[in-house]
Amino acid sequence: MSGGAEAEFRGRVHTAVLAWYAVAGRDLPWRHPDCSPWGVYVSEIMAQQTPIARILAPWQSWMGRWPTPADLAAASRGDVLRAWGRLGYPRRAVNLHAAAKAMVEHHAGQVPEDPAALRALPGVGDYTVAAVASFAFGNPLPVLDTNVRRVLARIAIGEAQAAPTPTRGERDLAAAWLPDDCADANRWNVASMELGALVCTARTPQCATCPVRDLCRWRTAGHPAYAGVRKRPQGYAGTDREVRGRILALVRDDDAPHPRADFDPCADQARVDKLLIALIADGLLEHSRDGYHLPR
DNA sequence: CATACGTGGCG
DNA sequence: TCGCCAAGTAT
Repeated sequence: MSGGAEAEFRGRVHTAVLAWYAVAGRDLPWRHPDCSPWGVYVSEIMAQQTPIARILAPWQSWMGRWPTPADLAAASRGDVLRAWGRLGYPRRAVNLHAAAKAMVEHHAGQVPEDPAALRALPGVGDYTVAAVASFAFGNPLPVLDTNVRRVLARIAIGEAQAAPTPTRGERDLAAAWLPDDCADANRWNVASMELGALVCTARTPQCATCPVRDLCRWRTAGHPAYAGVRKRPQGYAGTDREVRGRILALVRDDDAPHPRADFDPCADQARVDKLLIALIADGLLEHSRDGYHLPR
């Protein structure tokens, strides 16, 4: 009863966004009806913290080389890391490899459909569970990525952006905003993400062409500036992350073991020593008598 | 709960 | 130039 008006509002937004997506949604390969759950899974791991444009080519070659979990499971970690290339956060590649092995070992070589089984795979958090469940299996769990969080913050709450990290309130909101119809709910998941990626963007939102420009509470409130806590910028220059990246770039370039001296230009000696140890512990590097190299 | 974790592009 | 941002996860 009290939610009647709100349900009406949601319905109008759903209708507009779903219609927009039908004509404006991108033709991404993992959205094709014949794409396997494994293809969806790989796309979701690659897309974590990474612009979609950057993963298109790597996804294609990855799926050509390792079309099933068993194919990837049979590869060496070094080959997997080399194929990951410069996508960033290479532990995602290590986790993807380990997840493929787990699928072979425990799930008959398939991407598991059960959300709890998905969540148990390395590198799979709340977002990826919902994304794979919804996009690969048609099980409409509420997908709450950075796009949906921003879209809901603006349209439903009237704020310019979401909190630094997902809150309980946002999870409840996302669940409440899922359409009742199963097929619509799955479409809403991808369509609201797409709206955030193409129109309701963080930097310069395209409100003039937005399908819900007359409904959005942020816009109708006059685009008020964000008043909440901002997330601290990450920084990169001079961090361990940068030095790790330089070290990995060296060992990724060729198969030959690298003597310790090769890493001298990366940072001061103590720091390089510390990071080499950390990289080995992370499974991203190996050390043999001949030198340092990607895991074999 | 705050922080570490790669990389590149855009305003 | 440089800060911000990009389909997050693990600790």
